[in-house]
Parts: sequence; structure tokens; C-alpha cells
Amino acid sequence: MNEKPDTKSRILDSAEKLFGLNGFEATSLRDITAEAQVNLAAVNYHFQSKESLIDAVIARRIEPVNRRRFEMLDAAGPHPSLEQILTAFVGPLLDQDLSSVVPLMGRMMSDPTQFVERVFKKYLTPVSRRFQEALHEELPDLPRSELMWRLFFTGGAMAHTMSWSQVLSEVSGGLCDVTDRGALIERLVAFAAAGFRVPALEPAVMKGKG
Amino acid sequence: MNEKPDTKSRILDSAEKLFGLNGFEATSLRDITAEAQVNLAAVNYHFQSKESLIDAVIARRIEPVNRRRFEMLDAAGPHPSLEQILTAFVGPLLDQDLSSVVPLMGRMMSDPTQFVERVFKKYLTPVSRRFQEALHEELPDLPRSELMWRLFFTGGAMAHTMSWSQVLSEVSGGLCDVTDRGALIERLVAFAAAGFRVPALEPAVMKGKG
DNA sequence: GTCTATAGGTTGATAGAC
DNA sequence: GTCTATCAACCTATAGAC
Repeated sequence: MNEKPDTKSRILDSAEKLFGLNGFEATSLRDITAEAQVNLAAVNYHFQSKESLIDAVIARRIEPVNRRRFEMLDAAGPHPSLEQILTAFVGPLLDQDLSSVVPLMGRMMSDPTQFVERVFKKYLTPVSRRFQEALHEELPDLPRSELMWRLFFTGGAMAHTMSWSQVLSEVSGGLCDVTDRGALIERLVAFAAAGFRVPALEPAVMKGKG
Repeated sequence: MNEKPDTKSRILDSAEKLFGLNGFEATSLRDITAEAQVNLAAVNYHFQSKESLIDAVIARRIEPVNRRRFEMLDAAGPHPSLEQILTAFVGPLLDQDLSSVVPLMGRMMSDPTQFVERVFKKYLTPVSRRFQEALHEELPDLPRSELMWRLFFTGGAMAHTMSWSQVLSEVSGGLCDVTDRGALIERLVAFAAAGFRVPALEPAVMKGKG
């Protein structure tokens, strides 16, 4: 029963777990090789550097997520509802049973200065473009900047939930249960969809007393 | 005209800037003392350790923010509107002209495992409690867990915006302008308020096809 | 309070035997 | 492919002169 995967996979698994738990900078290669019960030099043999290892850890998880996003959006037909679009956007990321993937992705999305060049321009740009198009078709009256802001807010709520998933139950006094991922996705989609349906703000109107 | 503040303030200012720019772990004390044009040993004289310095940098900015949050909530009277409550929650954090404060706070909120013990239980618990009460009075039919989740989503959208503020204009192709903070706050409050007003999800009802 | 000098430890990466 | 041993660079923190 396949007790010992190969060294390369063991390194990826341990790195994913520790990066998600403690962050990328705070996790040393020695921490990783100790957890993986693998020799230190194996990291630089299979991957060239810590930076490349980080990229490999992220790529392994983000590629299937993006694939599922497009699949779900396609499966919703030519005129998907707002809820279907948003579910295709947040669902594949949040609906993962591998507990270490979610915090890892949260760490990644919360550190833009480190990843915007190496990761986001490669993996997130096509996703953002495609989902902006779908949203624009469903909400044609919403200005593009407003649409972009709201997609960003939605991504923020999602990223924050992923970053905090390990401690959320504790800090919420048990009110927030992260383990029921189906309910979580429905909650977030309902919240975001309502925000998207707000008519665009008109600056002149807002000047009245708050 | 007060060209050179004292060493202690210079360290705090430089630390705030570099922590926000590159993160806490990635910023060394040497980076900070070089930026501040101050001797390395001065850090351990004025603060005892890097960890204490981080706490001091955060405390200096979060305390006035929390004070303003309570002031704004009090100023809204005994029955504040949902928009007034949310503005009091997100406004004081986002409405800061010091450009380094916003990314710093974003970094802090995005690293729960590091700060949940040292920072959040001290500074965020009373805020969370007070705003939960206010929200519950305004939305008495919303279950507490649902309310907590939505407050969390709102905080996530806010934290994400702060973390990304330095690169958001670039990655959005110029669509998102972070400099107009008044408009940003209105946008986020409108988005979140709509999400809060969604009736509580009833699990049984959701089982129909999406 | 501010400096120099340095202790003491950890890091990422590599050379070379097997 | 996997190991041991090690390097050079960097880190935080401190002792002690001024």
C-alpha cells in the first residue's frame, strides 16, 4: 500500500505542509528535509534552489485548480448565472480535502510582492481575464473598474479564509466551522453575489452625510 | 524644520516601511538600520529584540486605529445603520495617508499563525466583540455564526486590499485606483453591506441544482 | 545613547565519496 | 540518486569602549 512515495514527492509534500503552516521565509530547507525524512542535499538535487522549490510546490496545486475553474465555467453553459460564475471561481480553491493546500494557497495570495512576478502573471492573469468576461456578460451595466474591485474583494475574502483556516475555529469561539467546505463555498458565493449586484456607485450621490 | 527625528522613531519608521514592503521575516535588522541610517546596536538598545520591535511597530499604528473605530461607532448614535457600522470598521484602517501603514497592516492580518497569540488576542478581540454586538442589533435575524463569517469576509476583503495596495494598480491594468481612499471605503462598504443583508442560508433549501 | 567588534548560531548551496 | 562534510554568507544579539 504505497507507504513510501519517492523522495521528490516527499519533499514537495513536506514543503507544502510547512510553507502553509509557518510561511515561506520562516521555513528552512532543513525543516523540510527533517519532516520528509530525506537528506538535505536531495533538495538541491531534485530542485535547484529554494526559490525553485517554492515555485514547484505552488505550480503542482494551482494548475489543477485553474483547470477545474475553467471546466466548471464551461459546464455552466453559454450564459452562466452570477452564482455559477462565482462558484467556479472560489470553489476549486476552497473545496480541497488536502488540508495543507488551503493554507499554502492563502500564504501565496497574501504575499504579492514576492509572487506577483513569478506566479501571478503566469497563473492568475488568464483566470482573471476569463472571469471578468463572464461577469461582464452577466452584469453589463457595471463599469469595468467596479467589476474588477468586486472580483478583488471576493478574492480577498477567499484568500483570508484560506490563510486563517487553521486558526479560524479558535478565534471565532467555535462559530466558524471550516471543515464543512460545501457550506463555506455557498456562504461566500451568496455574500459576494449580493455585493456584485449592488448598482454602481455614483460619486456625486455619495456626498450626502453618512 | 525637524529634519532628523530621534533614533527610536527613525527605526520605527524604517521598520514599518520595510516590513510592509518585503514582509517581517524577509526584513533583517541590518536592512532596517541601513534604511534608517542608524547603528545596528541601536535596535537592541531601544527595543530588546526583533520580535519586540515588530510588536512595537504594529502597536504604534493599531492603537489609534482601534480608538477611531470606537469613536466612529459611538458618534453614529445608539442605532447605527449597517453602513455606518461597516464604515467604522474598515474606514480607520484604509483611510491612512501614510503609505507604509496600509501594507504593514495587510502583512500583519495575513499571517495569523505568527500574530494570533501576540497581537490578535490583544487588539482584535475587543474590536470584534463590539462590532459583532452592533451588527447583531441591526440584523437580529442573522445567526451569530453567519454574522461572524460575514464580518470575517469583510475583514478579508479589507486585508487583501491592504496587502496588495502597492501592486494593485499594476495588476488590474490601471482599473483599480488605491489612492482615492474615500471612494475605496464607500465601494467596500457597499459591497459588504449587501452581503450582510442576504437572508441566512437554510441548508435544506440549498440542495437544489446550482 | 551611540559606536566597534564579535560571539554564536542558522541559512542556502555545493563538492565529492559511494 | 543518496549520503557526509563543509563553506561562505548571513543572521540576531551582546559585551564593552567612548
